[in-house]
Parts: sequence; C-alpha cells; structure tokens
Amino acid sequence: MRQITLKDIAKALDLSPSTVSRAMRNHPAISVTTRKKVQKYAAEHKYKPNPLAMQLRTNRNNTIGVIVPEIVHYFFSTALAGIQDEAEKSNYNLLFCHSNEDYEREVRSVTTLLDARVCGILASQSKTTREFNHFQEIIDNNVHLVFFDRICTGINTDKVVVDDYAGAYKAVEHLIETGCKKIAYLGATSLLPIANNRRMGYEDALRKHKLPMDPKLNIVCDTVELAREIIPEMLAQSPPPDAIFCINDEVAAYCTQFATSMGFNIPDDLSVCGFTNSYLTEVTYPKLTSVDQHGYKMGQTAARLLINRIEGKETKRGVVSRLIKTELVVKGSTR
Amino acid sequence: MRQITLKDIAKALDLSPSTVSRAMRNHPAISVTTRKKVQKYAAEHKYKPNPLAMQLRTNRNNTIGVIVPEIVHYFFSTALAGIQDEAEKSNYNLLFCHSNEDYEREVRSVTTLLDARVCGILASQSKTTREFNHFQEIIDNNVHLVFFDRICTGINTDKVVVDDYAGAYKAVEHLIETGCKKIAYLGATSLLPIANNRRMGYEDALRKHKLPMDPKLNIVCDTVELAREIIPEMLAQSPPPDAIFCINDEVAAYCTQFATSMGFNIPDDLSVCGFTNSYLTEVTYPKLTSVDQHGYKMGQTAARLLINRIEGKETKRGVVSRLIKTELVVKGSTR
DNA sequence: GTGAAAGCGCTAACAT
DNA sequence: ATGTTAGCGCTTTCAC
Repeated sequence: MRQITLKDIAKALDLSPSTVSRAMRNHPAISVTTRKKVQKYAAEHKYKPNPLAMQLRTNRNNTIGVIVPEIVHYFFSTALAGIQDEAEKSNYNLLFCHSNEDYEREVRSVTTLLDARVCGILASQSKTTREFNHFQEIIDNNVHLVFFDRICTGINTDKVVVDDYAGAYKAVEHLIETGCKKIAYLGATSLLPIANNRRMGYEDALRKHKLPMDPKLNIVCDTVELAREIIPEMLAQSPPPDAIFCINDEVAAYCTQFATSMGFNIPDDLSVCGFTNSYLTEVTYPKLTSVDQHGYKMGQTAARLLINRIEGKETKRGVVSRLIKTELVVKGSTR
Repeated sequence: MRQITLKDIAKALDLSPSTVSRAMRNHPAISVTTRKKVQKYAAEHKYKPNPLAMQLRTNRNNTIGVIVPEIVHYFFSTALAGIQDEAEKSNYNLLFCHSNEDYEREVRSVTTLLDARVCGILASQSKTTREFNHFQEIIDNNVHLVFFDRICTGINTDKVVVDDYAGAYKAVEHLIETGCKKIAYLGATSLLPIANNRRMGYEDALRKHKLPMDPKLNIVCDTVELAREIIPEMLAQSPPPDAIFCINDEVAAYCTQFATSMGFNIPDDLSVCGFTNSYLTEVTYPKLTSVDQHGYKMGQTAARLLINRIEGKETKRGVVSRLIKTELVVKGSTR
C-alpha cells in the first residue's frame, strides 16, 4: 500500500493538484471550505507530503550535517544533544557523521554530506587533520559551515569556541591561590588551538604569580593510556608536584585514582583539576574539580548560528565567532 | 554557481540526457568511446548526481533513522558509533534523533523519520514510554524497524539485545564465589525488560546459592541522584551489605566513592560491581568490576540486521532476535 | 548504440 | 478562488 499523494487527493476531491497543494499550506487564495475539505481528507488518509519531491523542487532539504571527531565522549555527546535540540526547534534534520579522529574519514564525511546536499555543516576537526581542502570544498559548494570547539584555523568561517584560555587560567590561578606551588600541566598536542590556548592559560597564570616554569611539568598527556605511563613518572619526582591540571577529566580522574593508590592524600598532598566537568567528576574520590565547558550550550549556539546563516537571519557579513564562557567548578580534589 | 546536471553534460557533448545517464552508470548498451567521453567530462566538471532526484525516482533514499533515549551515555554513544560504522560500509546515511527519555519526543522522532521517508529505523525505547502506537505506525508504513537494547515488548519486530540475565547472574555469582553473603541490588524500574532481566539474574543467582532474598536489598536506584539518597541508607543498615551489584556504572562508581568516603575499604569490606564497563570503570578507585555490554558490537549488529532487511538479504520470515553476549570484567572493586 | 518522451510528487508562474 | 502548465534532475520504457 503506497503512500497517498497530492494527486490522489485532487482526484478524489475533484480538484487540481495545485489547489490541493495550496490548501494544505493554508494559502490565502484558497476558500475556507475547500481548505477544510482538503485538510480533512488528507488527515483521514494520512497524507504525508513527500519530502523528496519538495526538496527536489526547492533544492533545499532542511537537513544539516554534523561531523564529530569522537562520539563516545562527554563533551561531544553533550554538544550533539544541544545541536539536535536546536535543530529540532527549527525543523531541521540531523545527518550524523563520525570521523573517529581519522583524517580520511573526515574527508569522506564531508563528501557524504555534500552528496546528500545538506543545507549546512557543523564540524569539529579531528586530531589528525592537517589538510583543509575538504573543508574549503564545503564553502566552495556554497554550503554553510560552522566549526565548533575544535576549529580549523586554516579556514575562514564562522565558529563557536569555548574560552579555553580563560578557563585554564582561572583553574591554575585557583590552584595557586589555594597554596599550590609546583603545578604540572598534562596537555595535548598543539595541533589543536584548544590545546594551545589551555597551555597558554596555564603558563600565563604561573607567570602572573611569579611561579617558575618547568618543562618537566608541562607534558603532552591527553589519554588514559598515556596517563598510565606519564603520571607514575610525574609523581616519582622529588619533590612531586603538589597540583596537576589536566586537559580532560579522564586523565584527571585517572590521576586521582593512581595518586590515591600510591598513598597520596587528595587534595592535601596533591590537588587535581580536570577540564570538561563531565559526570566523571561526580564519581571519583574525591569529586573532581573541573572547568565546565558547557557542551550543550555550545552545541545549541553553533546550531543556531548555522541555521541563522542558512535562513539569512544572521546579517553580519564577515566571520562570526561566538565564545562560550567556561566556569571553574570547585569540588573535592582541590584544596 | 549551480551544480552541473546531466542535462548540462548532454548539451555540452551533444548527446541526450538518457545516454549520459547510461554512460555514467556503465550501461552495456553504450559504446566505450561515448562512455569514456561522458565520464571524462563529468569528472572534469565535478558532476555529482543529485541524490534528491534519484531518490524521487526510486523512492529510496539510503537513509536510516536512529532513535536513542540518551546520547550522553557511554553505552548509547558506543552503540551509535557501531551503527554509524556499519551504515557507512553500506553507504547509508544516518538521521539522528534523540528522545531524551521523553515519550512525547520519541513520538515526534518517529514522525520526523517517517516524514523523511527513511528506509528503516533503529530504536531504543525511552524509559517513559508506555504506548507503542508510534512504533506500530513504523511497521504499518512498511518501514523496517529494529529495536536494540531497550526493546519494546509490545511490538513484534526484529531486535538485538544483550543477555542481561546471564550478565547479572554471572556477576552476582562472582560476588558469591568471592565470599559475599549479603548482596544488594540497585536496579531500575521494571518497565524495561533489560531491568527485569538483570533483576531476575540477580535473584536466580541468590536462589541457586541458597542465599536469602531481602526486599531491603533490592531497590530501584538507577541514577546518581537517587544514589545520593539511597546508598547512604543502604550502608547504614547493620550489618551493612558486603556487596552491591548496580544496574549501571554511574551508580556503581558513586557507590565506590561514597563508601570510600565513609571509611569502607573496597573490596575488603564491600564489593561493588557495575554494568556496562564504560570508561568510568578505569578511573574510579579502585577500578570497577563491571559487566561489559559490547555496545559497539550491538550497534553494528542492529545496523547490519536492519540493512539486510532493507535490502532483502535477511531471508528469515518471522522476527529475528540477536543476542549479544555480556562479559564480566573483574577489576579491583570486587574481591 | 542512441534518442524521445513520460513520469516520480511537488510547487509556482501564469492563466481564467 | 481555482486550474493549467511547466519543470526540479533523474531513470526508464519504447522507439529507431
């Protein structure tokens, strides 16, 4: 049993397809009686306009594409929830792609989305991406592009970022103000601006408070796997650091776990601070102080910006950059 | 600058659109010279077939819809990754919907996906769903439906589930075999079969090993919010339980954290076991014993089953049920 | 081996 | 207020 079409309704009601089309969309030129009659019949027969046909006509399909580098991740899944909510509000569907931190797959995702003729794309760059032609192609195809969080510096387009610098700065300042003197930073490769910004926030806070900088305390360590090697070495220094600021909650949580098992008392011997404020922070012992990135809000903001661009409601000509404020959430793992 | 179409190529090469169409798809009736010429021109001018037009013709859009109840969740985001990978292999796009554990929104998601004319739907039911008409409508519209994990018992369709019962049974048996005698269960509302099955696994393991069942030890507590109230009461019993089996890792992780803060030694005084084996298990202190649900594999399996149905490759007539094996992963939180 | 024509379901410009 | 016509970009008879 095939879906009923406009034509079927027209035939049944002895009207023309265009009248039916207009009646369905409450076109003012249609008489109330006809409109009522048509809509009643349509409802009774569960008529659904075929979006494909409409899209072919209008060359618009009310779909936006999302590319996330890693979905099994508190921040990105939270952002996706925000994107989805905002898209739903404006009746956009979400085509979901997952690059899995893989450049090749990111390129393929772009192709997929362009082939599907999405109206716009929200993207967060993978860690391994060093070429940007695929992103440039989006723009060359006149498809709107908004980067969120992991922006691509090589491409000049709208973006929504978190104030990583200020978040890191505030966190490290908090550590200093609560009496920590030897503060380590476990960061990420500086390929990503977010990583650079956080490192700079850390370094500037030390500088401001006249604490020495020690390369041995400033290390790339952004996964639990790396943490298993690096944190033991770090804590084996003598004296060991009295605070560790980590680029994400996973590393920070592992850090509290390992340090505790080594007999460190957190936060008295060692303060630990994470970044993201995921639910991990609620289940470590003690609870983890962390910098909240407001992923949901970032997703919403990015989606709203993209939709406004698509619908011509964002009037600003050049690049729009929105900044989401971070917030230091102090819990039990810092003094 | 508009995308180039078949017609444009036809005009440029002085051919008919149908010839171009055939040449592009390597139709045997087309001479090699023509084919070469057409494909060369197409490549040079970056011709992309308009999927909308093709879809309108064939009434198929190579898109499958996914409805997850909660995306900020290790299991579901892992499953989504599996779904996406499998869909990509067969060139299906993924339309993503998020019910957020809300019945109304689940209904709207179904409407959205049916309106978008997806070829099939993968769904995991929300906790608040008690009516199934929206799911029945999917089937009535001849759209394939596969439930995964949170299946809907009211609907007779393909499903992929985890062997919750066996997982729970094995976990509790492990607690018993390592000497625990007073084992509590923190479960979920029995609206969901997965919750029922886990509870039955727990109860049967106790029965099998002739341990008494105590309603005070068998409580609904599936969120950290509930855990904050319930776990303190539970541990205040005298004597307190010597093991807690939790329906998810969040509750289990909170449990280790709270118990530790109360001076319990885990696992000597209290064994704690979770369910899912998310990355939470790696960052608690001690690391959490948990039942691995293999979310990625479940996602893959569900997507494959759906795609096979869509493409007529799954020949079995009636309902297909696939079972994903769980696996008890013993870490530090149990003796 | 290639082309002409019809049509997928819808909308919009142009009648009337 | 309603109908007629054309066309979105493609595929697929049916001719030749």
